[in-house]
Amino acid sequence: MSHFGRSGPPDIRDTFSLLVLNITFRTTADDLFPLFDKYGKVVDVFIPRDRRTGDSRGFAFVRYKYQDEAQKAVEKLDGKLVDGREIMVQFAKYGPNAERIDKGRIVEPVSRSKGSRSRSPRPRSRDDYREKDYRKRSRSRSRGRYEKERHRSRGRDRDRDRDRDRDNRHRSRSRSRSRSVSPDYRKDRGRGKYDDERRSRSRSYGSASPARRSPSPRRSPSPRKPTSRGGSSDARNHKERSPTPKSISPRRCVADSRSPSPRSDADE
DNA sequence: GTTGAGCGTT
Repeated sequence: MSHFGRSGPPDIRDTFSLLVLNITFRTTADDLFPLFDKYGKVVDVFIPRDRRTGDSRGFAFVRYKYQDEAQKAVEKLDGKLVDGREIMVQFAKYGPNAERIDKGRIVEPVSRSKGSRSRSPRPRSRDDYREKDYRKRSRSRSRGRYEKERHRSRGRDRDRDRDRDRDNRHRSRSRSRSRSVSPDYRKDRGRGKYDDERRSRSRSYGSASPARRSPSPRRSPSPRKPTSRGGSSDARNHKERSPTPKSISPRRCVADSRSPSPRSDADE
């Protein structure tokens, strides 16, 4: 019943964008409009939706006509229980075109036809869409801690960072895919997140160890050649390889807890 | 039918 988001951005000349986070996936613009319109003149309410499923992404953008009203709405509606969930209302930090905006107001309006001094048309047409698409799909998997770093470089040289991310996007996607299959082990382990950061950092240093293809080489040292020891069962071989410290000296482990056990070395 | 940190479209 509402024309919000149906015809794109209506008129953003001096509007103040508000970012509404933590909303339910069922909340629509129509539900937010009367709520925000009570505190000011809402010119537009937009909720980004997934293009595949069409579901809401969990946040919305409410554009006010005046800043004071927007501020009022932020103070009043921030933390408001909407549809059984506390919403978070705050001024948008980025404009529709990823431009810097001040207090929700777009500082740099969309002026691509006139006013652009020497702004050559950036060769971004499909790459931008692909990038956004990739972001959206990984949104639902509650994974993307490293994306915070992306914000750091926001405004400086996105093009350069984009290329860098693009290169890492390949394995990142496949990795996220694997995670999507079993997101539980992430919580169970708790280190999966750290592992990712550590890996990314290592990669940032210049791919010092790209040869490491196995995720856990120490877990399976060499089970490929069970006959290496004379055709014996690998079980005995494993026993010799990893002699349990308790079997050899159980009290020593307790007495000398500071001493690094062979298992601790592998675990850490 | 699920999810839950974040920043946007014809």
